[in-house]
Amino acid sequence: MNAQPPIPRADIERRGLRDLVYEHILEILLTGEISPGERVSIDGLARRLNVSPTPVREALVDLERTGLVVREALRGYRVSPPLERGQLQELFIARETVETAATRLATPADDKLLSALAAAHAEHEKAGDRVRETAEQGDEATERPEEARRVRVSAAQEYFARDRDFHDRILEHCGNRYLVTMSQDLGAQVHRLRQALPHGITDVNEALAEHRAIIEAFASPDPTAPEAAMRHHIRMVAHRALVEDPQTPTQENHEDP
Amino acid sequence: MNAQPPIPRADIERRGLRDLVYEHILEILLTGEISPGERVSIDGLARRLNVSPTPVREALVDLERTGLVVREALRGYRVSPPLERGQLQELFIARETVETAATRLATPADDKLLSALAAAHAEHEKAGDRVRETAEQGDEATERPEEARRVRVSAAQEYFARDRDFHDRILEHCGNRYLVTMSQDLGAQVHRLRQALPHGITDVNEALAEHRAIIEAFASPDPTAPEAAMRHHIRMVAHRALVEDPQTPTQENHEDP
DNA sequence: CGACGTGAAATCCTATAGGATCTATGAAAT
DNA sequence: ATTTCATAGATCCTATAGGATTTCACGTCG
Repeated sequence: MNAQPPIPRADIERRGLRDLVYEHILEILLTGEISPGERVSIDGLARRLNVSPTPVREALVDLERTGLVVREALRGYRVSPPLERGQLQELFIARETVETAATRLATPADDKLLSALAAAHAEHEKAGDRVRETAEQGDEATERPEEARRVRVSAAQEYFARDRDFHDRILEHCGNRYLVTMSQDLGAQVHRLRQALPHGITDVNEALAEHRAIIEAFASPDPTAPEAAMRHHIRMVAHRALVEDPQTPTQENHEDP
Repeated sequence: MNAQPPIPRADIERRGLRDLVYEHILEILLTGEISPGERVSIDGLARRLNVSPTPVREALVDLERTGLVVREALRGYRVSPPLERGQLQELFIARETVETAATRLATPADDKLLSALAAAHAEHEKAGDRVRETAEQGDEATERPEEARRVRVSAAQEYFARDRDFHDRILEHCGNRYLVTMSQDLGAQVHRLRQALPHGITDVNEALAEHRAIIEAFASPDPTAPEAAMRHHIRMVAHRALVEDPQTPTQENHEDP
């Protein structure tokens, strides 16, 4: 019996072409290159990525389940239309349901969760600073408006990613893989919501303060505090998102008097 | 502006081959024809269904997301292994989270929900009667054990379907499509759990009584009663499922002394 | 007797081709 | 001018073929 490593051949980089194509299409969708409602051509993507339609097809089946694209039999895929106001409200209720449950299950927080939250929050604050900087740049003289917009979008994406990381830390420590999956599934919808935001991020201070309150709640001895803090946070996010958009500014093309 | 019908061309029967293949494979998986852990050959299914591998591939990508099959890159698909005890507990917690939230949102119940629940419960009771009958048949002299087993499995499937219908009625009336989707996603996992049950259904009376309590709670003026009744129901189901199986009785073929 | 290497069969994976369906453009008729 | 119809192009959908990888059986060696 030699001391051969007990299958250290971890399944590193053991992915098929389908997964690479999936990530690539996801990138295309998240950058908003294709407008909502527009067609997502299978053959077109295959040509663009220099692959055959088969893996593209598989990736799209997967993406359909995330809600980013919709399929109509024999008519192909389309980028999902923007969320309507009603869907928005339902989405926030669903998030509140899942995340408060996860927060409750993660209570009381162990040291690992506390430190992970602190680290994630620090990154989130840094991203928030950059958002504020780029927003100021946008307000003052814009020599190169295109470049300014690009860097602002980049800062916003970073900010959202760090925001999500913060929530994911709690999910990871709730000990329930099904809640984690549900939260991830909702994540794609949340992204659609953010992509529909016409104006920049205006609630950096509020969001960071609410996250800080969640951390403090986890540190407090009250076992009901974290869940309450999370519920308050998500409700405030919903409130801010719903009051700013009087109605989802989609094309108002359906009027029947 | 004429009064052209607002697209009444209902999309009836507008499915591709992929959907048919999906349903057929689902049927195969739900009947338990392939044992957990066993391989699900793409080419084999294609030959069996007289189709090409491409639609089979798409259907399997879809099924992978439901959790009924698992994929390993370059190694194909397998039927998901049976749920471990830990997964079971997590699954029930997730169900409790989603279904209690849906119940709360469906409160107060309108007349349509009440009548729908009553109808669904009546069907559930009939299915329960059949389960009891077939169970008695199974206990007494079995001339044709094969046929007896088949009819008993059939009764159990009907019972579970009607059970699920009851819960789905509440989901439909909660007004949140994301909670509905989540509940459906969990449904496949629940099925895996039931398939792993070696013994028959032993809690028909308890389950029906708890469902009746939910109906009565919806009829009562107390707005917190339905949610509490649903929570109690799911926790009792979890309790009964977890005490009967000391450990998931999978084939004990892995022993390394 | 067990471990290891080799070969063939099976399987997965990707690419290409052709039939079926949908979309769009343009001409003809009312 | 508007509607209708027909044709052409594009796209989706399915089938088939071949390369790459895995799996399994068999024979060999320690």
